[in-house]
Amino acid sequence: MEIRVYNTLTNRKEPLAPLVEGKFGMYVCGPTVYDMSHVGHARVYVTFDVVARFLRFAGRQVTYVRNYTDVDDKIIRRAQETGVAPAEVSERFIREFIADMQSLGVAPADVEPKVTEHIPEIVGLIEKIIARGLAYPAGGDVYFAVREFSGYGKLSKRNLDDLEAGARVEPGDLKRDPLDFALWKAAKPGEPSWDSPWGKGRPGWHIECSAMSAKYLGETFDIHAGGKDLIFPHHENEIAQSEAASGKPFARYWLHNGFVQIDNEKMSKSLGNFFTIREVLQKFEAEALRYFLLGTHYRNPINFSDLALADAERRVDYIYETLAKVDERLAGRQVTPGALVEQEQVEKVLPAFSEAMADDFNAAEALGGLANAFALMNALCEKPPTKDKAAVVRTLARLRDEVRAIGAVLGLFNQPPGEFLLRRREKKAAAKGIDGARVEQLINDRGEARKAKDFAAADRVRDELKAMGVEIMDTPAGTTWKVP
RNA sequence: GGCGCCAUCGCCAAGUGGUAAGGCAAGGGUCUGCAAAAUCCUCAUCCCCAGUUCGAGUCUGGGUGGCGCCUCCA
Repeated sequence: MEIRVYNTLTNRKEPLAPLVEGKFGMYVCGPTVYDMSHVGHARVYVTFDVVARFLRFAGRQVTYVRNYTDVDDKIIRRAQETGVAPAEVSERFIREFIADMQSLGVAPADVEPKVTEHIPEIVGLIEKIIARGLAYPAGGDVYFAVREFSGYGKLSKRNLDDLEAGARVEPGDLKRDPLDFALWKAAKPGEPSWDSPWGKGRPGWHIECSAMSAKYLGETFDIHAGGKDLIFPHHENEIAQSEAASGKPFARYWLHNGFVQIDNEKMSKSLGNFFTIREVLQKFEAEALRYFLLGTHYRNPINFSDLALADAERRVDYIYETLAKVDERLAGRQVTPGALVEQEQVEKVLPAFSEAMADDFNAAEALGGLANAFALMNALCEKPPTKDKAAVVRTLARLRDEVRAIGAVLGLFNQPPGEFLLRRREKKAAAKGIDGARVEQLINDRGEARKAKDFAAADRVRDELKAMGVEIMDTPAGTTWKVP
């Protein structure tokens, strides 16, 4: 299967061909751990989690590296504000990040390196760049000489003179040129620092990714990804540093996800219009957030709203309700080989999924294509179009297995459906102060009334339940209830 | 000012130049004692103008509107 990706470097979709056949090195810029992660972060890590999963599903080997930037201005500032050590700040938010990722079903990367554990590599890399004449020490800092690097701007499609106009020069800066940026920053009193040939100091913002990606993936590797806002300057600078040091091409495919927006504006710290993952998960199922994020192609902006989340949550409920029904239907049944109901349609489910995903990881299209499969499962459970029970069972089993396999790639629908639904109901019931035992009692009463054909009484009970916020469903197996 | 992105049904949203997926909402049917759930059916010619083409939502040019990066930002 040919996989095509949109490469920011070339501004077009191209076949994804790794350096080494069948093996991918992939680096995603991880969080700077100075605060709780918000929905924008969730999008990045969910997106590229799915990318890694799909590549593996498609038979490729993937080495996935996702770093923690655990030394940085913002961490230091936060530490000073809160009166704790910077390392304490970063450790705490790494823990919080891990918890959020777990909630969202984001699998850990293969390597999750920290900047503070790679200072020697960083220093070594800077020395290499200096030796090649593309960086210079100045008063304990080291700067990258942007104008000495001929490819600068190739990722963000900028030219140096345009950049010059907007370049920031701070008082006390020792840059030779306003475009230059720091590879190493001399330590100020009270800041975390490490020994280096230029005195005590710490790494600049971009160098860590150059150093750590080279260490774990090599000087040239396949995929480098992150949010669109990292294209400039972060990724542009990484390219400059890495290629200056090695003389070789850096990452070959650059993937960038679009922003999460609120009211059509970028969700960001500086605008203050963000929701942390934690906040969202208090209101909605984690899987609903994940479903929502995957429902729009990763490169497009996605507008965050309660309405959209509620939609996604309803859809996730529907899917688990369907799967639960199927599980119930298949319980204790033997699956025999033979023809399927709607064979053609059923056989298309998996290929359609793969095709959608192989086209620049179009999870939104993939999800759309699944609608059919769920509708068919429901139909087969309730009103099968055939009397051939063995074929129905066979088809249901097949669809369920494929949906599960697809779910494993998307990181969705993999909880035991029964447990998921029960947990959902308990949560919602608790929120509304509904007493489960009381509900069961009323359902029993209503059952009696129905048995006695006293439908007026039965309907009164249902109205009572409805007033409590409980919806009941009569099924062949008995009456069930839920909190809508 | 420079660079880039986006504009598809009431809402969300996919769409390799070949005749508009899917979800929600809405309307109608089936099922049901009545419901709910489920299922089936119905429901758009793609911001505007011009062009290229046998053929354009999809390419080109020009508008209009929105967003982003150029400073920390996923």
